[in-house]
Amino acid sequence: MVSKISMIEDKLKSMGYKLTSQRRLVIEIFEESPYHFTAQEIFDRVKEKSSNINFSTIYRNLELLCKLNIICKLNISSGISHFELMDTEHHHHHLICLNCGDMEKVDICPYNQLNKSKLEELGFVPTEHKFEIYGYCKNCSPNK
Amino acid sequence: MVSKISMIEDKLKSMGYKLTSQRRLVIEIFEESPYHFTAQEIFDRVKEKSSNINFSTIYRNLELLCKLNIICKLNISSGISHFELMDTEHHHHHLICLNCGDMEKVDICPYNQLNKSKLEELGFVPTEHKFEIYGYCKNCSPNK
DNA sequence: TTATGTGCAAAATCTTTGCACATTA
DNA sequence: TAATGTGCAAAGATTTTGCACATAA
Repeated sequence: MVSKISMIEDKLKSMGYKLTSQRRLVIEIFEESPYHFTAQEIFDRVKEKSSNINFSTIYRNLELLCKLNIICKLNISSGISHFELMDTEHHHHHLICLNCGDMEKVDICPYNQLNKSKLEELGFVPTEHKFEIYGYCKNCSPNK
Repeated sequence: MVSKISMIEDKLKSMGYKLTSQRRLVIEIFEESPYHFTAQEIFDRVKEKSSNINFSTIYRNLELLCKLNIICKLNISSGISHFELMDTEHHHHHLICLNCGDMEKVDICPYNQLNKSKLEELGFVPTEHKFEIYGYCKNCSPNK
């Protein structure tokens, strides 16, 4: 019945979490697209698949997937949380258009070149980072 | 009566905005501390000064100050907006502790060293950026 | 069977808005 | 006085939670 058991589903199972149809639907949406979604967008996409799901189920599953480092939460100016697949192979950040709100992935990252001496000095142990560039995308650029 | 008219207040005046007591209280809080505040924290601090203020007034003023680039909005994982004085002299970013939630300012910035060719390629015109390092602060570090 | 997950409804949080009244310039 | 700002109350939006029922393993 299930043609493709994804690595994510295997991971959940192996950690003792159940594979419900709702949970599978949420995971499918992330797997189908390398993009990021709000809880609302996930809700809508599940509906499109003519399946039903409850908002609390979505939030509870997003929380679980975040906790397991399968997805991560992006916090952008709008105040609405966006979630996207944790992509350990293609580390990236985002360009965010101040006009149209579009968020484009870019595979640039300043972290490795960063001088970490300040962190050591402060006794701060880094585990992750976020880098966002705000501005105007190709379509919204004023000098276009 | 007003002993120190700040540059911010001058700026507002010169742009045709009125200097109300509520607005002055909000600005004072930012001027008194190089730290960041939530709307709630600003509300509490104004109350401490035994002055009254309404939440909508706070939000409306924060919006205005953001628009005028006097303060800026920080978006962190919690989902609550934090605001801090725009500090053009001391550009900085934040270290955010995943345990206690503390946000520490650091004067490191990877932006200038960043190779911008990718942005040009994409036709993206950058205007600002955010860089946050998550991890564990000195007090919460596991290897302490 | 039993631990885990879901749906539902309600609440909690944070933020925004309309409108009448108040205040600054 | 005229434009701008505030308070109030209500609504919006997003997210969380308690509890009974449902389901995967």
